[in-house]
Formats: sequence, C-alpha cells, structure tokens
Amino acid sequence: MSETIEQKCLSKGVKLTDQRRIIAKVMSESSDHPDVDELYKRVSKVDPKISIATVYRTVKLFEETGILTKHEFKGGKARYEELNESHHDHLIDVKTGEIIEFVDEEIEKLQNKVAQKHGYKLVDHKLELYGVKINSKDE
Amino acid sequence: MSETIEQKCLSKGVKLTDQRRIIAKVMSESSDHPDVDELYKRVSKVDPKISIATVYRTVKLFEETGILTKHEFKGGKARYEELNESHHDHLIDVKTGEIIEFVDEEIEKLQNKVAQKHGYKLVDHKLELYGVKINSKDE
DNA sequence: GTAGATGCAAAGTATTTGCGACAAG
DNA sequence: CTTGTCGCAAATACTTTGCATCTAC
Repeated sequence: MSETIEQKCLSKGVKLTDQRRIIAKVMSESSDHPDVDELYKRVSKVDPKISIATVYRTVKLFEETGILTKHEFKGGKARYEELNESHHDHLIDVKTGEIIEFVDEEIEKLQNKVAQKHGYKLVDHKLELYGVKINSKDE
Repeated sequence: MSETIEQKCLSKGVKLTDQRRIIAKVMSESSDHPDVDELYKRVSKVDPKISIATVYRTVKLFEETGILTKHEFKGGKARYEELNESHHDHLIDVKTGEIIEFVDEEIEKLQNKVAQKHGYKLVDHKLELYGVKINSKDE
C-alpha cells in the first residue's frame, strides 16, 4: 500500500484537522466515486457537525494538493476519487451508472503522440467511455 | 458541405422559429466552442429581444436532436459545437485555452476494443487532451 | 385553430465566500 | 500566540421552470 492521505498531508504541509482526517478516511474507504453530497452524507455519519462548506473546501484543497482527483462525468455533479500512483480511465455504464476503471497503455502512448504531433506536451487528459452491456436484454 | 441546421430541423420535425433560426445561424458561423453566455451575446447582436432562457432551451433541444454537441471541459461552463459527420476530439492548450480538434482512428479503434473487453458496446466517449506548447518559453 | 415556443421573473442546483469563533502547530 | 480552519448563512453562478402571451404550421 502507498502513502495514506494523512501522510500526504504531512509531507505537503497541509494542516491536519479532525474534519480533514475524517474526510480523508471516508474517501480512502470509498471505492466508488462519490459526489460532494454523498461524501458529506458519509462524513456526517462519523461527525454530524461537519458542514458541507468544509467538505467543499477540503475536496478542493485535496485536489490542488494532488490527493484527490475530480471527475465531471456527463451531465452529473463533480465526483471525487483518491489519487494514487496507478493512473486509469473510466468506462461508464450508461444504464446503471456503474463505473469500471481501466488502463490501456497503447491509448496512453497514442495520446502523447497526438499531442506531440500538434506541438504540445501533454500535461493532463481525460478519457471516458460510455457503454451499454452487451447481452443486456432490455430495449 | 452537409445539411444546414435549418434542414436538420425540418427533417427532424423541429419547429423553426425566428429565434431558433438565429441561434442556428450563429452556431454555424462559430468555429470556436462558445458557452451559453457567449452564444447569448452573439445572438443578442442579431436580435436583442431573445432571452437567455430561449438560448438555454434551444441548445438543449438542438443537443437532443443531434444538431449540437455539448462539451464540459475542465472546470469551465458547458460549451457547444455544431455536430457534423466528422467526429473529432479536442486538445486544449492549458495556458491559452485554445482548442485544437483532432482525429485519431487508432485511438477510436482501441476505445472500442477496451469497451468490448469489458463486455460493453461503446455508445459514446469523451477524450480531451490538455497540453502546453512545446517551445513555449515561459516557465 | 392549436400545440408548442417565447419572455420574464422566480425557483432550483451546485458551489463559494465573508465573518466571528475556534484550533493546530 | 498566530495563522489558518470551521460553521453558518448569505452570495454567486449556472440552469431550469411556471405562466401568460404569442406564433408556426
């Protein structure tokens, strides 16, 4: 396992408050990609006094610090995920909303190539696939 | 050249009003990717009585009808672009905001492959590259 | 003539912020 | 101690909607 969020905070000089510790813990334990509302609900179960403003401030801070990453999937609210060494992209089931993480080295390489071809160095990218299950019987 | 937006409206049974005609024309003439505010400004120059609610309603309608497509680039407002036969993705200059359109057949193929591998049929996708110009001297 | 479109202002969401009280280092 | 954080409520930004009026077909 890699560094915990708390360790990342320490190493990056982010002050550790009770609220941040709780939000960090909840995010670490979330394998899905909660939006702020959902995160707020989960956090509230641990400490009901935490305000949603703090949740917003914290996810933003964590994002800037490289602890969390923000996704803006089609037509929904912003959703967050813990950032760790292994980069991946997302395949979203348009019927169920289920999210599958995947890595494709070849696509990654091609992206760099495309950027280079246009005279750019890639600093970030977003790849989202939206699909329906094959063999899904409805419709 | 392909069908005009007006032709698309007719063939899809979308009622053509003056407002829609103007919005269609402005979008056709926009080679950038305006957000609703910007579109509203451009439209207002042609007919200052058009309300922003109509602009919102129209872009949504046009999107549902497959006339426009909506982009939600990182951290900005929704932006629109005319949809035509040639699919492309976007490379965004993170310093200037400039948007470069590109196509890469190989990436397209690989995306389908990834979806299939996970038992999905691809119905949509989003690929955005964020880069900085090579040889840009600052920083 | 009628269903659907428009303009306006009000209502919704999602997110940010000013401020006084409070807590971490 | 001092600087930064918190909770609260108000503010902001973007988008949608109810309603009376108007217009395309």
